[in-house]
Amino acid sequence: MTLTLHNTLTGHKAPFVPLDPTCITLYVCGPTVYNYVHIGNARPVVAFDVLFRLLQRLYPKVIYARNITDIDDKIMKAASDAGEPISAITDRFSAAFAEDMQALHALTPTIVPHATDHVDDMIAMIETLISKGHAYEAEGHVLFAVESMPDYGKLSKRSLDDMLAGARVEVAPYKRYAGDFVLWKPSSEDQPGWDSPWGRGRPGWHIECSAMIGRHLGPVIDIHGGGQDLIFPHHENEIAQGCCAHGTEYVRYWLHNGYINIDGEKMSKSLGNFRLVRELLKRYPGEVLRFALLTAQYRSPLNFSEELLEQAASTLDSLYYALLGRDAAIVPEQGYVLPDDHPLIRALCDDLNTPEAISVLHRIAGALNRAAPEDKPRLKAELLAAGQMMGLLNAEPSSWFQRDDAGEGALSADAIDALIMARRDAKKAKDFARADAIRAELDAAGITLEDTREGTRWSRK
RNA sequence: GGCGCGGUGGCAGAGUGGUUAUGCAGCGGACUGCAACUCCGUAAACGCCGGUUCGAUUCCGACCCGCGCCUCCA
Repeated sequence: MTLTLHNTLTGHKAPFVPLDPTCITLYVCGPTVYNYVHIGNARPVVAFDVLFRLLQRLYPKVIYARNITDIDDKIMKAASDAGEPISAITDRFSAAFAEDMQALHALTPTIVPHATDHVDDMIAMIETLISKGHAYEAEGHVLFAVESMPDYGKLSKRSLDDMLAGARVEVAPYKRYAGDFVLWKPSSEDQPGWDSPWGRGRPGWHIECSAMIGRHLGPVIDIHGGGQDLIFPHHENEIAQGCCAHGTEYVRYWLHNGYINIDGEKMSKSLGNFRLVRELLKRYPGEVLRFALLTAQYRSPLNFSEELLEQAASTLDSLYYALLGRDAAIVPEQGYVLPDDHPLIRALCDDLNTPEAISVLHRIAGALNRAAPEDKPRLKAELLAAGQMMGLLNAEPSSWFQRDDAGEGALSADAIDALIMARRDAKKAKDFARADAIRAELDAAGITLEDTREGTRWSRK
């Protein structure tokens, strides 16, 4: 099965041809850890987690790196506001990020490099850039000279003139050219800093990714992903650094996910209209959030709303119902593996067409619901395997419906079981009025009952 | 101003030069003591105007509307 990916560099979809088919390299920009992450930050994590799973299915080895940016002026401000060292802030929020992403069923990347562990690599890369004439020192800063790179702007498809025409920032006086960007900047005594050939200072925004990619994945990698807002300047500048330092290509396929919108507007920290993953997790299982993120293809904008989450929840319920079975529990066939040309793999191979993949899940679930008993084990195994490719259907079906997320004042499982026994006795005695009263009582408490041949099942609404 | 993306049924969201996904919600039916789940059936869409074509939601052009980026941002 050929994987096809939309490459921002070329602007169209093309078959994925790896540098080395025995080992795929994937890098995704991770968070700057000074706050809890919002659902918009989670989108690339989930989208590229699906890509990671798919690549692992298609190739023998995949090295996936997702960084933690733990030095940055925003972190410094947060630390200063809280009266704590930056490490207290970055430790807390990188741990929170890991927890949140685990709750979304994102696999842990092969490597999670931290910027502050790679300052030496960054300094070495900056020295290389200076020695090759692509960077210069000025007033304690080191700047990348964009004019030294003929095809600068090829990712964002902008010429230098266009960029400067629309510039809305003041140009620092020490820049030779207005478009030059910072590789290294000086730190004052009270600011975090590292010794360098240019004095005590700290790295600029873009150099960490280039340095960590060089260190862990090599000078040229297969795939680099991130949000669309990183195309310029972040990824454009990464290309400049990587290509000029190594004298090679830097990234072969650039993938960018679309934004999450709230009421038609981009969700962002600066607009203040964000929804924290941590808050959403108090109200919805992580799998519901994950499913909601996968309902749109990753490059499309995704409008985020309560309705979207409710739809995701009820759709997952129906898939889990299929796994649960109507009567006898279904034991999935052991050792089932999705074939290479399975519709789900075909859908994901088409630039991660997750909506199409979800429709495949529905087709399998429908077949499972209709199937004769002897066919059910294979179909259940197929549905589970298909779900796993997308990081979905991770829960045991019965626990999915009986999950204890109802909060304070909710009925305990024991209390529910006692009422179900009472109702069973009433039904045996043909006292349907009493049976219905118990159903109504449980319904008011948010519990739905279902009578099956195997007995009564309950689930929380 | 420059560059780019998009407008699909009540909602979400794929896709296609003709037979027009999928899900949620709706409607009818089967099943059920009643329900729920499930199954069967059903209705409903391609921003506007031209062009190409036997045929356009799909290709081309103009227009309208919305959104994004242009050194904080997933």
